[in-house]
Amino acid sequence: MQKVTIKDVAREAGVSISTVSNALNNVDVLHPKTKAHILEVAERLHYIPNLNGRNLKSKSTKVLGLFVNSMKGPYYGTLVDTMYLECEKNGYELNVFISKNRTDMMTNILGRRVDGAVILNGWIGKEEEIILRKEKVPTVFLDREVCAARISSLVFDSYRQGEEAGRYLLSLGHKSFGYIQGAVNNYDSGERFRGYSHILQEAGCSLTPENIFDGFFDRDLTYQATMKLLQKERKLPRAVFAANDQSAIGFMEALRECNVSVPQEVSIIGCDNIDLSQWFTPRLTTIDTAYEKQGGLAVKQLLKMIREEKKGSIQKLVGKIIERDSCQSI
Amino acid sequence: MQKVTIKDVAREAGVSISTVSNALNNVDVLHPKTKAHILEVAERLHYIPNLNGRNLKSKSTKVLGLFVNSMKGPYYGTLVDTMYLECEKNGYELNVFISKNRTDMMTNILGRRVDGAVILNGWIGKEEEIILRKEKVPTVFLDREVCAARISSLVFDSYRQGEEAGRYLLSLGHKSFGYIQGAVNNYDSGERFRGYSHILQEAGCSLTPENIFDGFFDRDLTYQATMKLLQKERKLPRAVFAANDQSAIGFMEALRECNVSVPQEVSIIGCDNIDLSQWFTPRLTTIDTAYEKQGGLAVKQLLKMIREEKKGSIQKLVGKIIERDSCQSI
DNA sequence: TCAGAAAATAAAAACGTTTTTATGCGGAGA
DNA sequence: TCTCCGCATAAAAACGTTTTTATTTTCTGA
Repeated sequence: MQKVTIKDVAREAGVSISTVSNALNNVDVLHPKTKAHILEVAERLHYIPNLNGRNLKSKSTKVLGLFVNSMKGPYYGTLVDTMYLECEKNGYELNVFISKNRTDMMTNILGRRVDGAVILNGWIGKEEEIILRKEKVPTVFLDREVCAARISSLVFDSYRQGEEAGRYLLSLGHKSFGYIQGAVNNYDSGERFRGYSHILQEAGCSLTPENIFDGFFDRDLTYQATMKLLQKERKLPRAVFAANDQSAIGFMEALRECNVSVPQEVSIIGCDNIDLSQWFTPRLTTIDTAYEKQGGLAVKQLLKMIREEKKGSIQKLVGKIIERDSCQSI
Repeated sequence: MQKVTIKDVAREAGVSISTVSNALNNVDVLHPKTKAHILEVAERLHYIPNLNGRNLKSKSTKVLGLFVNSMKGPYYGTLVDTMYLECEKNGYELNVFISKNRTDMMTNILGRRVDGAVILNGWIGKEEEIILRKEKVPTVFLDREVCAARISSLVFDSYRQGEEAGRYLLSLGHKSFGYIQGAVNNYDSGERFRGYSHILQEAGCSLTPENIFDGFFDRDLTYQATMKLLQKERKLPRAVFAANDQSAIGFMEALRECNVSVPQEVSIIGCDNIDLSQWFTPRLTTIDTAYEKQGGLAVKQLLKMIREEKKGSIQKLVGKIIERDSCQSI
């Protein structure tokens, strides 16, 4: 598996290694003729530089990394695509690294020597955060609020989304409420819950623990959990806020299966405004989180920290309610 | 940005660099006490190896690469996720590289020194294929049929899918046909077309050039193109096969907008069976391509070529028709 | 024609690892 | 007591680049 290296090019072209390197990297110190010749030889030999060698020596890799633990769901494709667009505009590459455990992820973040990292689903805890800070890797978190030197966050204003959902349901005259939460300990799910219950409380309504359901952000899991629930003949709340659209839809599927009609018997509002939400029947009322803006903004913020250095920031994306057919006034 | 290197660990632990390396890589030649001590020091210093350095020296990187030019659409998330699962099972990592042009992509495929490559949307031409072959990088193509040493393909049997679609529409008694093609020169779109028109021809029906529409695999683009078409008051064929579901849905949206009813006036069958297809109204009749199997199979094949070496193969995934509400007999 | 400067190229060091080869040391056998 | 072996560790080479420093060549002007 002997690949052609810069040495081979040098030998073939009859020049030194450093001359080849200069020719390849457009350092304009070479005689144009020499440069052209080298380029021709490199082309002819199908020379492709070993990026490991290159990155080992030079400090900037011109690569931005997205670090996630999964790509499941309709959300990631958009994120990656919008990130890529912004990277391309600025002469950076985008690599996506998937790791299910923290050690692997840290090894990738730090070991790959990317110029900057966007961390989404990272299982990164306090301890890793400290390392990141110490190693000075510019980082944008998409799943938590942190602000430090070279560390920023770009999150949904989930608290506010929760409030909006609550206000909306209240405005329809509802009195009994439920919440379908996302993955345990998930930042967004928690914030949405806090905002939601805060508004309800303010209005003198409450959200009892037995009306908080587990959805794990997943359609199937929500469906199953809801089915189980309905078999117990539990009385459902009249208005439900789901931590994301996937859950809302799984919930509705289960209700339909059990002949509970939406929105007549139960109103449901989701969050994200995914593609499917407008096609499902009934069309899902939801909160548009503007998630298709997130990728581009994250990269912009990262580049800012890379170039102009230093200070991080916390940006929040505000969403807005999209009224469709899954909610009804009482 | 001075990171902690193996040298630092060595100094701190009072041993040589090679000893540290051995400790870290579980080469059982060290005194257990020494090893434990080194591990403790490495942990304490938050040592994380520079993967560029490592990969430069050792020939296997234990990384598989997925190379695409975009992640847009509902398809990629599933692909990545299923690939990842299979990688994990086998102790490999999965990195995703996105590049919009062939040179960049080749640089990544060859320059990153991945142990194997899955190429999906790669703009890889004949010339690059030759380089790949020469450089002996185990490769699985998802978008074309190639078979050579260390090069395999895992494609949808798009020709057969086209045939199936044609047969199905014929069985409903249709006589006039249309096709919405995907991206230009796309392998799958072309094959579907070939199979489709072959069956139609066999039945004595034809597919006239003006009934071949451009959809680019994209919902919006298909929608726009169809709207433009309808404004010209063109007579539409009664039965249409779309190269993918996205296109079929864009097509239906345009028809709805113009009060052409599906399936009464126009029957449409898609391809892929994406999530949305069962929620759109009317529910889309389509071909289930079993695409959620592709990722796992691709990785399996790659590992086979990496381990047992040599011969490639061409595997085809057969699909099956999912009858729903967008087609009607005449 | 030749010194000296400028231009072009070459040599060498460095990046952080792994791997191969070398060294030091304690103990077994004579 | 000395040799030899095996164990534990250290030193050195190598991977393929870029970058810094050194050398050679060419040009200028008196």
